[in-house]
Amino acid sequence: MTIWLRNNKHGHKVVDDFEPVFYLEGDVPETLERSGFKVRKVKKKVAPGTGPYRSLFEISPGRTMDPRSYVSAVDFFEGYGKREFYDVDLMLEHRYMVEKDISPMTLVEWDGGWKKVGDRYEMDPTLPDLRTVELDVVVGGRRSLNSPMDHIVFNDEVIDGTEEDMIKKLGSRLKRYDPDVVITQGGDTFLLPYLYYRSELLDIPLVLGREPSMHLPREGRSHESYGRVIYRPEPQMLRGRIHIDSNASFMYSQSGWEGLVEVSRLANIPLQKMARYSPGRAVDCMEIEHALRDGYVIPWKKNMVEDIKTLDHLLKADRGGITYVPEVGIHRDVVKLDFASMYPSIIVRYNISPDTMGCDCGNDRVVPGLGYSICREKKGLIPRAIEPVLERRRIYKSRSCGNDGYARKAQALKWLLVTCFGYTGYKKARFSKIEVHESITAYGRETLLKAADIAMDMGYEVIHGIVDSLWLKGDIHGISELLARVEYATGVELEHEGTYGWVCFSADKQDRKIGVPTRYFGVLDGEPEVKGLYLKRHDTPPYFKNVQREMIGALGEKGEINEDVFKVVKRAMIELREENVSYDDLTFTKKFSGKRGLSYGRAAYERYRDAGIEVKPGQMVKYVIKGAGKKRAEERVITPYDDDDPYDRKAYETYLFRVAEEITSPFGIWREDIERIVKKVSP
DNA sequence: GCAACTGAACTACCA
DNA sequence: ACTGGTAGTTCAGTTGCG
Repeated sequence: MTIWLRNNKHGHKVVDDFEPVFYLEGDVPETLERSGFKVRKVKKKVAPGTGPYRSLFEISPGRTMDPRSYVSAVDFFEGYGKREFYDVDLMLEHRYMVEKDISPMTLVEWDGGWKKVGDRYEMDPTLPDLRTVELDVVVGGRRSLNSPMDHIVFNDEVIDGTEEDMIKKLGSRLKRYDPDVVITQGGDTFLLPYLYYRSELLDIPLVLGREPSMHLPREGRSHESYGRVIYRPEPQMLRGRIHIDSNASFMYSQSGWEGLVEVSRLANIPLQKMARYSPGRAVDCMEIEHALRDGYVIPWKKNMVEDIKTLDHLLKADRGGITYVPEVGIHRDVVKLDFASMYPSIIVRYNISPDTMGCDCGNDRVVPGLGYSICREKKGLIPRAIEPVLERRRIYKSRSCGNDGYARKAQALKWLLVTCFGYTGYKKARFSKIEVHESITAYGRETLLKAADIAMDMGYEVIHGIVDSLWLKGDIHGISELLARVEYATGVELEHEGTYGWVCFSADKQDRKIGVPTRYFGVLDGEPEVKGLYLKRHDTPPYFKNVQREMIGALGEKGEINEDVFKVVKRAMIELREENVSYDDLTFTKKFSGKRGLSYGRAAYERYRDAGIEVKPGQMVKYVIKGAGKKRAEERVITPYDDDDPYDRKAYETYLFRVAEEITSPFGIWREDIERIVKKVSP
């Protein structure tokens, strides 16, 4: 195992032996006898902690190796599923740190063995004074390996000259400045592979880490989850330095450096890896660590199966949160209330966990409507993993004053908490159990309903509600009492998030009488707030986002429909007709899933391919509509690799009215009305 | 033969 | 490689009509 340490000045490399053991249940396979592994009989309990002790074989390979490689071979040669394996598919670095009781970005001493100095749970840890470089490479022409380099940006310095000079200078800057962290935008997908490629082409050695690493040019991968295709680029990891590609890092882009460090320490995942992991992976590691520390072994793959259920039960149980359908229109002086971390609080309060589910200890609680019994005595694995996260988040939130490091840490923990709930219902998750997920949502529905009941009892009108939020109209002075009553009744803290001067719910496009719960806009505590509109969708062309923004702006502080709102539409219509809008402003950016069907995305994909650009499923494509309804890709769309032919003015005009209607529908003004009104107003 | 309808596929957002 | 709930768009296939 290689570990990089940082003292006050420099980075240091430490290499330590690590011989991870693993376990198997069943007969000892023949190949094991010949491999020289040491085998001994042990008794262990299996995570998540249900069931009795089991007799297992503990296998010590006697060297650093990933047990996965051995176990897959056994499965392959001696038949699948004949034996159960444990502690096989754990991240080696994670296991190492758990066993040695150390964690990333935490003070430690090394003298051939580890001595813990810092406390990873400290709220304000002292971090080493790390040197960071923001690196960018600008290419002449399109972003392709064959395009020559134009210049390099190294923090604030521009490095230019011949390509040879630039690569040499980059190398010497790295040596002199000796950064610990390298931050890029698109380093995984393009910048680093490009730099390596150009340096090899010119035969100039380039080392970006503190020591050279392998960098085979490999393609990223596309995979599918719940019908969504996700593209993951090949990670470009450095040795002795931390490369963060902000484009490829959910955690870094959501919660910044502080958030990333916080999660890395809590979940015991090396920072450079955590930068590329999803919050789900962090949750997985946290739960695994709890189980390991309790002495459990972790099953290889998931082998928990749902009990067979009736259809009637599924209709009752397999449901999510509650949604009230709001009335279309504008509402004034509306109070917005939110439960603070509702699902995680419920998990802790009711001790919901795979190892407490279906308990028959006598002291258990029955889930209303579902009939599952949950243990009250022994605290479950998931509540134990979540509780400290909830507590930390609460503290960070109270210490934060706006957009600071505390806010970013709180934000990171929020993602862990949200994901932790989702993970309990995730089919492929290690400790998922559908009954756990069902119970959490059942208590969640009960919690929101209770809150709405109490509010109505106190004379409030419920305008809208969804999962853990309530929109109310009524006496503002009674709110603090309402909050107290609800918290007393449900055990979950309800917060007053703010008050809308006005808030509009847009109409369903199929049925204009119905409001859409997830599309609204208004002014919350003097600040504009928008949810779910075209303006919030990343696939909407910038031009139309701006149209909506201006329309909402024209409604003003009071939220009154007026001629200015329609002037915005009129101006846009004229600009579109006169082709006065740039291609960038009209560009749709959509995910290309690789699925069949001749959608615009598919057409764009074909144009990219014709231009020699390979788009993999899950990546984004950009296009402008050239001819709606046309079958052939080159007649249908214009991509950044095509000539600037005229766009489809008719299609964009139709789109304009759709976009505008979302803003005017709360006022009872529909597409055909807008078309009529726009004819009359002067621009 | 074509318009109108329908359902599946697809993409995206909200909590 | 987190969930369920939901909207909106496109497209292929079916139905209805003359």
